[in-house]
Amino acid sequence: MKKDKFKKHYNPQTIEPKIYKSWEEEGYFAPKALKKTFTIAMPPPNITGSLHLGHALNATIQDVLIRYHRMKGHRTLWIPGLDHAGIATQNMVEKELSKSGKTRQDIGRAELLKLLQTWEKKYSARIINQFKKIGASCDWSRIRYTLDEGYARAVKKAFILYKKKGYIKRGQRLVNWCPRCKTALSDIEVEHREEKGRLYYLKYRLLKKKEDQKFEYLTLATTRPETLLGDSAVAVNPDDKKYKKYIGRKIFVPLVKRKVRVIADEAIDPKFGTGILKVTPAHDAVDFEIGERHHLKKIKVIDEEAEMTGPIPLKYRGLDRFKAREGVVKDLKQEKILVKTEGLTHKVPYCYRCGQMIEPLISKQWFLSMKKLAEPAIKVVEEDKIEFVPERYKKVYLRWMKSIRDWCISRQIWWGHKIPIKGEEDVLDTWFSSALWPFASLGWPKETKDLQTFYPTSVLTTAKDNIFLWVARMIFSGLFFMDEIPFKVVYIHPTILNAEGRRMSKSLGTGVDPLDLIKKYGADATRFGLIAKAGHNQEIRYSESSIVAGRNFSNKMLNATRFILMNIEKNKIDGFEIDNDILSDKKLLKIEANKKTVELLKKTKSEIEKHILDFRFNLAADSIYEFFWHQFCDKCLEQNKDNLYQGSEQEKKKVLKFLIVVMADSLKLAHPFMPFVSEHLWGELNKALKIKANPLIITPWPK
RNA sequence: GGUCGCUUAGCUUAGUUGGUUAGAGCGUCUGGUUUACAUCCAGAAGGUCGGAGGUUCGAAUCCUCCAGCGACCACCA
Repeated sequence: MKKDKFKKHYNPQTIEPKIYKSWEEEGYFAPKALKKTFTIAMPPPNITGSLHLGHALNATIQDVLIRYHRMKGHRTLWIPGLDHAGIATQNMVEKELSKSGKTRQDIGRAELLKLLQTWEKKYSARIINQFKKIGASCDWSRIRYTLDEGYARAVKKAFILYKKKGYIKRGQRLVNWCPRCKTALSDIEVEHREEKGRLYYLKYRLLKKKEDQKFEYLTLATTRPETLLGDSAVAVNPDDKKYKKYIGRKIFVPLVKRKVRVIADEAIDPKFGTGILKVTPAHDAVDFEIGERHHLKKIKVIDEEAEMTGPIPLKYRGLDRFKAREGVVKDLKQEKILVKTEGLTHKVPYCYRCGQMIEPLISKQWFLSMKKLAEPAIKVVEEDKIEFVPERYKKVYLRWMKSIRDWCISRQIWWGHKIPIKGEEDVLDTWFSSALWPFASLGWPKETKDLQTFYPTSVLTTAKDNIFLWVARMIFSGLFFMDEIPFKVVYIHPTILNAEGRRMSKSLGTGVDPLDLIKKYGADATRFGLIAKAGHNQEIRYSESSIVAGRNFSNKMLNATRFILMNIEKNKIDGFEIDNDILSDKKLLKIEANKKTVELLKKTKSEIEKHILDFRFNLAADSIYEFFWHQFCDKCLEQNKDNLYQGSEQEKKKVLKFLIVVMADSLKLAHPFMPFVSEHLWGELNKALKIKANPLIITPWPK
């Protein structure tokens, strides 16, 4: 053997790209077999940037499933895709734009869309390249984008069908408004952060009754004193004895000198603050509901820019909401209305995309009525027609689905699907289009052959962040439009944290680029290192040593093959068809190590299959690692060396054939996890035996 | 306020229905290798399985309580 041709260290950098190219060119990623289908619609990554380790893990998981089923002879399809990711992408482009001091309003819609399309091209290409580098065997001929032409048809159709059946309604309701993105958001797009705030105790004066001698006051507490400018009632709990006598009385809202009523509502917690609530229906969700119950005026005092507006003293008008608070507090102090303040910890809503504080306000938006749509989506999960893995997420899903509220689906941004109503300028929530993914990616609303063949899909694997935003919505959408579940299993993979146990963050510089790892250790090593940690756990602490172990394992496989190849050269056994009959040869099995190896090989095969089907990839990876390294290499190869060196010609050949067969099966078992090195070594092995064999990717899984 | 998860060797962790000396990788230590691999081999040290009770012939595993960490949900004004 020529040393320069087959070095003792595996070199993924040169081998991996060649192998990927050959797989792709030969069309092995497209579904071929006729037996039972296995389908995964890849969670389409946002085109906001490049893929991170979480994506790499998810891609590996899917690829393991896909490669396993392909080798099992199933008609296997993995549809790749990309998501235009509405607000997220627009924000990235706006951020770029802001470097030249401009806003989207400065350049206008058409110009911003141009920038977005440039962005889209750049990052789509980058993401696709990353998937290829990691070895993803998805069918690129079927790639879909949530903003492509066919997809736009699907979104339009979906909107119209919902509307026709009365599920979509337009209305003035209280929504979560992001003053930076200048759009409404759905409830789950709001992030609540715990913060230290201040509770202001304010003394409101009651209108005097004729018989009264003195003025009477009610003291209430608020964290947002500036909103009192929009107060239209003061509320107490109907059972609160302290305040019962005030119900129905009129009271002055300070600074605006507005006369409002003291009302009684169950929503008031007598134990919070003083047990009295100032009601601002236009700027608070609870207050809005109280307002609806008591037919209160909704007085808008904060506008879409988060500046003060409406029927308020001139001095506040146009002030930013935080500045307005300062002003209001100062004036309240002066008028001796502010009794006291105290600190408190509470949760403040922020935009999940840009981090700006949300301003609840009333706005005309489109809503999808959820109650009825949720019913079948609850049923299919309760009846285990859709299974969550790990099972604990079933409860998480059901709890949310059972308390679901209407979904605000319109957005006042420019990047996305336009609402298909004449004269309507708004776009749809990006998740409205993602919700259609499992069937729209297969061609819906057209009745395509793919749709007939591959829907419902088999497995959806995603991060737990997406359970409500995406998974839940795919389930009710699939049931509504297809009258069929979108997938049978939802696997929620663990979240990758950094070594300190914190979330990896690009902005904090704690992210790891999978491409760097692939460059340094190879795709197989990266895949193995990641997946060896993924089971039913909820998080993974990332450590490079796991990837190093993967690298060493690749190398181990290479060297074991190298050893076998050297002996094939020495003992001419050209044309030996790899045949598992040798595993039951009685004479060979007299050697303890061989007997054990055959036993463990059988056990390993069944364990790996079981673990893959149970989504315990860590255990599957352990199994192949343990068997191959510590049984086959450390025991079996070592103990057969004597026979290979000293045995008779016939004995040598027999032993060698035995080793070849175990090696070949090991490569097959390793292939879903480490596709490149296994494919490469499979090729070398067959070449040395002068056998024309199919590539490993389409070789049947060992029996 | 509620729900869920985690806590096992110096570090990262496996341990799926309770059952022989609790496994592994990294690190450490000792020894080895002229012909597959030092990205290696043989071996060693290192764990009262977060704490306290309980169930059981038997508990890392089941139950109760407690502590620390983390995630999520909720109309904490």
